[in-house]
Amino acid sequence: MRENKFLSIYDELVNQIQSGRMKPNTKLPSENELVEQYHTSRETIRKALNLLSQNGYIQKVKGKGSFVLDVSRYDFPVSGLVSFKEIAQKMGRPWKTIVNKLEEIQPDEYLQKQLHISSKDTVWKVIRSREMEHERIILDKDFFIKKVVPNLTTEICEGSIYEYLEHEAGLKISFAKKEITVDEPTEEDYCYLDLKDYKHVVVVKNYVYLEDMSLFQYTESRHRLDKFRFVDFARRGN
Amino acid sequence: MRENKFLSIYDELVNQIQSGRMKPNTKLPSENELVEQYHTSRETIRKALNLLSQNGYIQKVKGKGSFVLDVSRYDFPVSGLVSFKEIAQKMGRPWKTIVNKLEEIQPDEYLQKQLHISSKDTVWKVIRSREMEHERIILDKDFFIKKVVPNLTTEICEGSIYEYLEHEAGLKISFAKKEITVDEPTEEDYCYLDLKDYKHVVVVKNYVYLEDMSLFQYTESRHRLDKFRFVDFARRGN
DNA sequence: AAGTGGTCTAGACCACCGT
DNA sequence: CGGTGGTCTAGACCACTTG
Repeated sequence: MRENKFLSIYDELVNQIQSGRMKPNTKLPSENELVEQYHTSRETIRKALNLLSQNGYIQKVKGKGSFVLDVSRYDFPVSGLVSFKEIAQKMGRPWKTIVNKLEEIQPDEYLQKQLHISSKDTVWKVIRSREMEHERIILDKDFFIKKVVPNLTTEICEGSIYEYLEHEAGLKISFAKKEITVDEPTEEDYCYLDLKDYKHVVVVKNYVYLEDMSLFQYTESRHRLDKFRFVDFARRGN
Repeated sequence: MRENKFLSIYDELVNQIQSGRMKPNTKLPSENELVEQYHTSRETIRKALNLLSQNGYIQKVKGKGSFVLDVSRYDFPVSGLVSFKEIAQKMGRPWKTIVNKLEEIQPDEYLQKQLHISSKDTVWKVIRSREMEHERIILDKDFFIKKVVPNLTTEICEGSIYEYLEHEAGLKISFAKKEITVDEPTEEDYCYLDLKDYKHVVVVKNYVYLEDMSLFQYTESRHRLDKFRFVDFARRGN
């Protein structure tokens, strides 16, 4: 009983949908019925259902009811904060992370601006290549403020830095802004990516904020354009 | 008093933030204070604040309060369902829409699959170029099921089809899935875009669903890569 | 200890949908 | 008409932050 009530109801319903016990295009029990089933109040049920709706599991229709959506059609991660590790695992392909660089630097002007820091702050610079099917497809450049993340090792970088930060270091990520553009390759790109003849790379810039609203990480993910794919959901209301 | 109470409170707070009356990094009145100011209940205030949080205007911190975020840094539309018209207006640049084609077609196999229809259904095919600063930068290919959208004219297509569909035709869009990739240009791209020497285009595929969960529109937006930019928010919790 | 946001309750009225 | 989800209320308890 540690979990919030509305969250555990949400989890149970997600489970029923993903396992196939609730089939797509069928109607869920009405909110009042769920109130009885779970011995709770209607607002709590509504909180759980709104979460399901936001995450693409159900569709609520006024006057009719809530309906199970066909989850199997949305083959890709939905939420925005997705790490490379999660993506690679969902795609079920073998992949490898190569740590090219892990060093402490003094931020140049561009970085000072991106991270909102002064030139006196030290910054971790991590450069990693992501390899799939023997091709280095993605170049990840991460910059962390050292004040916030004192320790960083090659081992951590080979896994998922996000996982380490959230679970080990106990930092709470609250939101991220993502920006996608297309640029010409830099020297670094030519060096650390198998670029073939492509004259451009897809650049995904990530600004990650902590719960106290401080920006603590700036990431640039540079993708070979033929391998790039990004999927996003947008919903209006419920 | 037509609007929902929580929506009008949301609107007023958005206004205060965007106009600069509420400055970034300052604290909002506490929820209890807002309850008194707006003569309402706390859950209603919370609904408004959650909307503000979801849309990137504020950040709520347990035990401390709600804080105004620096909205000016997020210079681009945040929500996913954004029409070209909105984007162009926010960028404050002159733009033009050219309707290249507006015709009824029988869907080929690819389209039948994308729209989940049979070969017997008629489909509107609309091809529009988007021009900014005398360059055709974006090629929009829209496909609508004619059963759902019986009437479509060149005039409508020159404006915003979304606006027409939602306000005039009364269709309720519930959610959309977006997919971004990079492809080689097609003949159509060469014909309707000022492509310069670029050997690729950024392709944004949009699947738009109605409230009854039926897919009714498939759109392909093909962008010249040097002019492409996509911004997205992702938030955990709150 | 006081103030904050997060959760939860039990009840109410409304707009919408089907019959 | 009865059932559905959408909104709103007034009150309660909790976990967290700050003085």
